Amino acid sequence: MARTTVARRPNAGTKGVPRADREEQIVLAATAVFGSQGFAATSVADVAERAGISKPLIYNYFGSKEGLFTACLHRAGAMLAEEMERIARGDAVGLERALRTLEGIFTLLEPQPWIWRLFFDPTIPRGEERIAAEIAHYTDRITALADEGVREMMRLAGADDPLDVSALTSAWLSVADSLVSWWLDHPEETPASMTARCLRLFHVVLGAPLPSALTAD
Amino acid sequence: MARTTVARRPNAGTKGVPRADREEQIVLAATAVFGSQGFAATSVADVAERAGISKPLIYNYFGSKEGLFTACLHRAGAMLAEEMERIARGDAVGLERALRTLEGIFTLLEPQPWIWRLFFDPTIPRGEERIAAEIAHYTDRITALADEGVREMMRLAGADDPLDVSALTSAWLSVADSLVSWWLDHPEETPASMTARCLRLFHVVLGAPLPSALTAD
DNA sequence: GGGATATGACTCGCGGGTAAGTTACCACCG
DNA sequence: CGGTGGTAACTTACCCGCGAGTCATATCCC
Repeated sequence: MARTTVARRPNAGTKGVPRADREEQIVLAATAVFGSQGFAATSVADVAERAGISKPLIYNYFGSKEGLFTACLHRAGAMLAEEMERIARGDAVGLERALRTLEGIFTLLEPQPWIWRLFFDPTIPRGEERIAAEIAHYTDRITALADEGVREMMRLAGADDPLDVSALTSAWLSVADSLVSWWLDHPEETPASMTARCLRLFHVVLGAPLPSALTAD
Repeated sequence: MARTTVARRPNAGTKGVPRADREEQIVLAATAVFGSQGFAATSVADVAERAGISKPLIYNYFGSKEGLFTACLHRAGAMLAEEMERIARGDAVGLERALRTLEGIFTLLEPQPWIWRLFFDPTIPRGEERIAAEIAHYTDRITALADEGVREMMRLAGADDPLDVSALTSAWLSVADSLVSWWLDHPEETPASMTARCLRLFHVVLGAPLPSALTAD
């Protein structure tokens, strides 16, 4: 009867999963929950349950809810920025570049479409310096690419008002966002069919035939 | 010294503000806070403080946080839907109608630009039936108008795929959203200057001169 | 007095965060 | 080869503050 002071903990103990693997698994689960519900509406216990582990393990590895979110931002931002920079380094310009960028985004986001949402979450508490810095870093990189494309397009059209460029860049990023959202509501679409649909929509909106380069894959 | 059982409550009692006035004042404050911080990140005490009254009065008038939010949705949705339906009843079509709609939105949102956000808040807990119904009602009305305009435009361009219409409607609404957001970051802009900017941007994106009717006010 | 307007001071659950302990594995010693 | 200590991987059970929601009361005016 001396054992009464020692609680039984049948599920405790290591399961042999290396820290790096477990961290990735947790970040994946957290990204999904944060991305679909928003930061404030997500509890760490939710993430733990979805990841199939317990809450303290998350705190052991990430320190805090903010630390976990920052890790999600880091992963998602790096993926997005690198893909878009890779496309920007290609030789596509103007609308072809826009379409190629959308294609890249769709392909990248197919397995986990919520990624995008992390960077536009209004429920992140202000004054969280680490989070704000991480978001700024990646949105700056992505916005710089979009801005460059928009500025080139406007220059060709004879317009160069900096505020106009800024507003149109914002609108363009939002279009990309909305198309991803629309895709979320139509899960039967593939990256290829989404890209084809965007090609048709460009055609309609621009009211003129597109360069033939766009129709070839 | 028998008064020790009776707490002093110097600020209690009526201030002579009729319920209807007070309710409107509270809804205004709540809309601002909900719209800028999101539902989950907003506390009822925040709203009370901003409205200059106490928390129990909110519960007395609106019953719950969800009831308060529903009242905000009701007010904002009615304003937006009625304004857009008023414009739709006019004789503008195609791009002119689009620009007139944006103009109406900008004018309507100038005093309280957060209104728009209430309808795209991912932090609203699922399973809140009253909120979901209220949002669905107004977004359906607004989406129906946008869908009608987009369908007409696509028909003229020889396209009529229903899913294409759906996706383009989503993109168009998102463009309106992003322009409002951009405006939030550039508070020196007026509704008129925003409308003029949109006209220029339409011109650039469409790559062709606009109908002269658009340039006249 | 009584109804409408109003509030200070509570309760209570939820969620961020922690303390302390448990189990598995491995390196090393004999 | 068996013990043995160290460490990494994990959990249960808890603390505690914050915020939703309530109660009892206070003030005003007719």
